[in-house]
Formats: sequence, structure tokens, C-alpha cells
Amino acid sequence: MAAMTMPRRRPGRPRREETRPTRELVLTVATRLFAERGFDAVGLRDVAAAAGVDVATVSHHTGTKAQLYDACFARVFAAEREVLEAAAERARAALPAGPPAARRALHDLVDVFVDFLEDRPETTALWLRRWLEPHRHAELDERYAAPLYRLVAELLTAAASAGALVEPTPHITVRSLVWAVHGHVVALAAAPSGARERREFRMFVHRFLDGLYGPAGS
Amino acid sequence: MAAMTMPRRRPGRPRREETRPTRELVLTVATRLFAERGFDAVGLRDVAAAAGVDVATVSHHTGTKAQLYDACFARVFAAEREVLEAAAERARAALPAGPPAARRALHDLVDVFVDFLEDRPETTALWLRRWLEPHRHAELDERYAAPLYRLVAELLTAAASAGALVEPTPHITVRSLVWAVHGHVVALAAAPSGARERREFRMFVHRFLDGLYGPAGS
DNA sequence: ACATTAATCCAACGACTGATGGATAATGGC
DNA sequence: GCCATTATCCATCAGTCGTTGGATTAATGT
Repeated sequence: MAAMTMPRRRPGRPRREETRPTRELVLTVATRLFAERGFDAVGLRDVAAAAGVDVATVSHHTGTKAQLYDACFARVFAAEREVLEAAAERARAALPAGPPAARRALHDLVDVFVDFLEDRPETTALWLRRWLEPHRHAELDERYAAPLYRLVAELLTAAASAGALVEPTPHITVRSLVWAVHGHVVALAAAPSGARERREFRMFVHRFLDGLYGPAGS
Repeated sequence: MAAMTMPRRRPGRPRREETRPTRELVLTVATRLFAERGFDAVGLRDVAAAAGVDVATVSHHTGTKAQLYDACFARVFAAEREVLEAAAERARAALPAGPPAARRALHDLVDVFVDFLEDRPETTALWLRRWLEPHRHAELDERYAAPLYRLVAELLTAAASAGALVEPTPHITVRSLVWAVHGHVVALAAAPSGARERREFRMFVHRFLDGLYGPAGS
């Protein structure tokens, strides 16, 4: 149909500032709207109005509404995945240097995660909304959640075998940690200032990562 | 308008089984649909079809769609609050009996919470959907979240002063715990069988509650 | 027996939805 | 300078939405 080929040129009446193509602008405002209100509460005309273009232009650049939603989702999580994998690589490199270095590496990793989500709350919003769609559950788990969880779980296991902490159920631990972070971000959205809350949450997560419910066991 | 007065009688054609009034049936199926698909993705005609009645009957019993949604929400969380407050009362009574009893009481409290949400996943779904609505954030926090968080946070503080655990930031701890449980329930919805997952999550939460990131501190 | 009240359904309205065909304008390659 | 290509907008369609007025049926109070 339309917009199937790459935009090699950019003709058309240049009524808009040309710093960046229209498609990027549409994706950006659509991501914000979808995160705020959800898929069904956002009309294509809302996206068009927020982007300053016509409805047909939105459809022209992004196809179906479902395709637009998927594009927003993929863009947001590609960014998250990139940041997290880079941080995980650094942590993995620091693990063999002994427990203190491993502990610092895990702290850095989780800080990167928290920072990222605090800076981009739409990531948390889209993530949670996807988890609430049963028919997308399997895809979301396989393509997004499982790899990231596995990544961090492997780090936790490696840190445990390096003596940095004791970790009986890495999968559940990681998932609980991730949801706690999402809850933190959602709470921050209600009280945007909360610098003290941010600081205290980081301390909480660090404590959580340390020996924590460590050597004692059940 | 309609249905403003209490249904003191129940006339009308009795085409439906009379075990329970129609309004209850509508609220039940509407709760399930809203939890599964969200407010905007559920049409009143969907609710009517699922309940086996006409659209006008739904409106007659529950008023506006927003009022129907609020009614579902209030009913679900009244049940949760009732169960939780009873369990908290038991825990509060067991606190003065010393650290071992306090520890068991906290385990029981969190088990009640996990059991409740596992048995009624629609509670978690509605809860998360409300958190994603910015304009309802304040109301949700003040009327539902804050009292429950305060309840458990007081228990944690009391347990700490009783020597059962060390707890620097009760509010963040409780919120993280709650979100971890919700994440557990959401994950269970994807893999409904997971008896092993349920068992391991309970162990995780118990470990979390125990000395945990306890005496070590930051 | 009758009047009242409530429950239910049918039909419809206006508004909005996502999607699309076609006209217009402006660009880049030739 | 011309042509193919692309972007953009306008107008519109068929469908669905939440809501409501009115007719029908039945149970209750007296």
C-alpha cells in the first residue's frame, strides 16, 4: 500500500520544519499519547492533531493504527534493550574482579535501568499496557521480557557463584525487581518532584541486591 | 434518571433465573471484561451480550458506562480491603508476642495478599489499569493505595521495633512488595498452571520479609 | 380487581471511529 | 524543462459507540 518503500526523498509541500521527517514526529507524539491513554482511547485524529498534520498523513506514514502502535512499542523497547545490554556487558566484564567489584557492577546496572525508566516514563506505561493484553502475552514475554530477564538472571547467578550474593530464584528475583521499579516510576508520575523518593528507592534497590535475603535462607 | 432508587421489588418479566438480581450479573461480567480488555475496548453491547441482556438493561441498572466502571472497581477493591484489613488485624494482635510470632504473622499477612490476588486476577488487572490513568492517580492513591500501604508499613515498623526485622523505608518496601506481587500474578496469567512458580514466589516473599536486607544496612 | 412501579427490550439518534480515494503541490532524477 | 514520485490534505464512507424514548410485561400494594 502506501509508505511501503523507504523515504529516499522527501518531496511534498514543505509546510513543516524540515529538521526531521514527519514520520518520526508522528511516532513520537503517538508514543506519548498511547502511553498516557492507551491504545483504544487514542484516535488517529488525536495523533494527527498533536503532530500538526492530517489524519490521512498519519495513515500514509504508519499504515494501520495497530501498525502505528507496534512501531511505537518497538522503538521504545529497542532503546531500552540497547541501554540495558550495554550496561549488562559492562557488569559481565566486572564480575571476575571479585565480590566488591561485582557488587558495584550490579549496582551500576540497576541504576542504569532505574535512570532509564525515570527519564522515559512512557516506557513503563507501554510495558504495563502490553502486559495487560492477554493475546500479546506470549509475544511480549518471548521477544522482550524473557531475554532481558535471562540477561540479568545470568548476572545474578554469576555474581552468586562469585560470592557477591546468594540467589536461590534468579527469575523471580529479577521479575520482582523489575515490577518494583515500574511501580516506583508510576508513583513518581503522581509526585513528579520527589527527589528524596528517587534517592531512597535507589538505596532500597541496592540493599535489595546486596546480601539481602542472603545467607540466611528460608 | 433510571435506576436511581433502590430496587425494593423485582418486577418485570422473569425470563432470567432469579437466584440473583440482574445488576449483580452485569457487574460480574463487566468486571471480567474490563479487567481483560480495559475501559475503552469494552462496549456496553459486549457487556450486555455476555450477560444475556439488552444494552438498555445494562444502562438501566448501572447508569453511565463510567459509573459502571466505577462500580466494578469499587466492588473489587472493597473485597480486597476487607480481606486485607482482617489479616492485618490478626498480624497486629500477634506482634507483641515476640519476634518469632511477629515473623509468622507477617508471613501470614503476605500470604493472604498473594492468595487473594492469585484467586482473583481481575483485581490486579483493574488495579494496574487505574494506575495508568493519570487523572485518577490522586484519587486511587488517597482512597485505595495509601491506606493499605500505611497499614502494612505500620506493621513493618512495629515489627522492626519488636526486633523482627530492620526496615529503613517502609513505604518504598511495601510498594515494591505490592508491585512484585502484581507482577507475579500477571506472569501467572500467562502460564496458569505454574504450581512450582507459586510456591517459589511465596518463598521469595518470605525471604524478602525476613531479616533480608536486614541488619547489614547500606 | 386495579393502579403503581419496576424491569426488559426495540429502535433509533447523533457523534465519532479507522480507513481510503482522489486532488494538489513540490521535489529529485533525467 | 519534463516526468515520475512522494507528501499532504480534503471529503467521505461504513461501522460502532454511548445514550435515550417509548412500548411491553409482570410483580407488588391496596
